[in-house]
Amino acid sequence: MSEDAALRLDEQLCFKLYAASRAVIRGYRPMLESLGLTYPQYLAMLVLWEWRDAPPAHPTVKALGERLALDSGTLTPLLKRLEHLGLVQRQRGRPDEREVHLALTEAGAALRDRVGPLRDALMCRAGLERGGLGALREQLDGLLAQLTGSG
Amino acid sequence: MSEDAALRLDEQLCFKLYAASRAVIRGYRPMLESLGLTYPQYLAMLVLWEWRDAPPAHPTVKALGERLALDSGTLTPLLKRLEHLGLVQRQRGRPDEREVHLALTEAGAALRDRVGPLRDALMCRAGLERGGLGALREQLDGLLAQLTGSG
DNA sequence: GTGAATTGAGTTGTGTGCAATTCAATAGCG
DNA sequence: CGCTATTGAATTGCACACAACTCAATTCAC
Repeated sequence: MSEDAALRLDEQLCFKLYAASRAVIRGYRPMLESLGLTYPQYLAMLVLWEWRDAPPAHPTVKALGERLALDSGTLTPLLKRLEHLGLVQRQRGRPDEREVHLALTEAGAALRDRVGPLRDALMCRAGLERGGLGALREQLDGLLAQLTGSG
Repeated sequence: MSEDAALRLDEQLCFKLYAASRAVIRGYRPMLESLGLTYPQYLAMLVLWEWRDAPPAHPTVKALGERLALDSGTLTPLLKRLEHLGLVQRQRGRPDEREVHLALTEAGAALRDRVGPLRDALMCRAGLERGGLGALREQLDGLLAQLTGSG
């Protein structure tokens, strides 16, 4: 492949990823608006809902940050907004007071039941519910492993 | 698939896309820092470099926005930064003074020569240069078509 | 035990994304 | 021609991302 061709935008996997990611987020927006959440807030809630069933030893900001690959600079204000919405409780850890432990409120736990139907509608609209999407997931897994492992 | 499983974060294609996209951008960062560009600025430059060879009828903010799926709210300040860096010229269109036409400066055009080697290094590090990534690209194409077509 | 290094959140500053709005310029229509 | 609708940028406001930094709490080395 020539140098010029290699630099063409359409050839750039990076741009496709970036564009596809933003397109998916745009697709989620109407559904999330009806829940009063932004997309990163929704991802944080997904993790907290998972943790309701199998909580880690320390459900802290750090643990959430590792799960989402986001740092405290992003998560602290985001979690304060979720707290302000009455969905999440933040509490200083004991005995380690550096940690902030996260827990769902009743409203936060209840919100999960409203997500399923909306998500199905979106997946259906995006044509994602069946077929070759498993392969895409696996390739993204591989890409992530490459980038976080060797990068 | 059960409802709970469907909501598991790992199953969410949306999260994988989001995480992979950010990981790729993180990977590009050191290379782009040496060029003095952010990632969206780099994408804009890619388009302008392409247009140097085959410019559209109107290389305007609108045309760039359609190429990158970004609106003027994002592009106007971004392009002002590129102008301030001396890489891009912005000029009100004639005869239509609503349009803003974009052109590379000499420095902006010259910057392209510094990208190739750096990009190769990154692609290599990410294991992206050959092999099964074409399939990933195609699947992202399909996903984008689904989301922008029917969404 | 005590001082140095580390760790977990939080803060600050810059640069996106994107909805909503504004505004001037142009196009469309009778 | 005059009037309205549309269009292209720009602006505003909010919420991320993320680097760099601060600070208090804890851990480690000796």
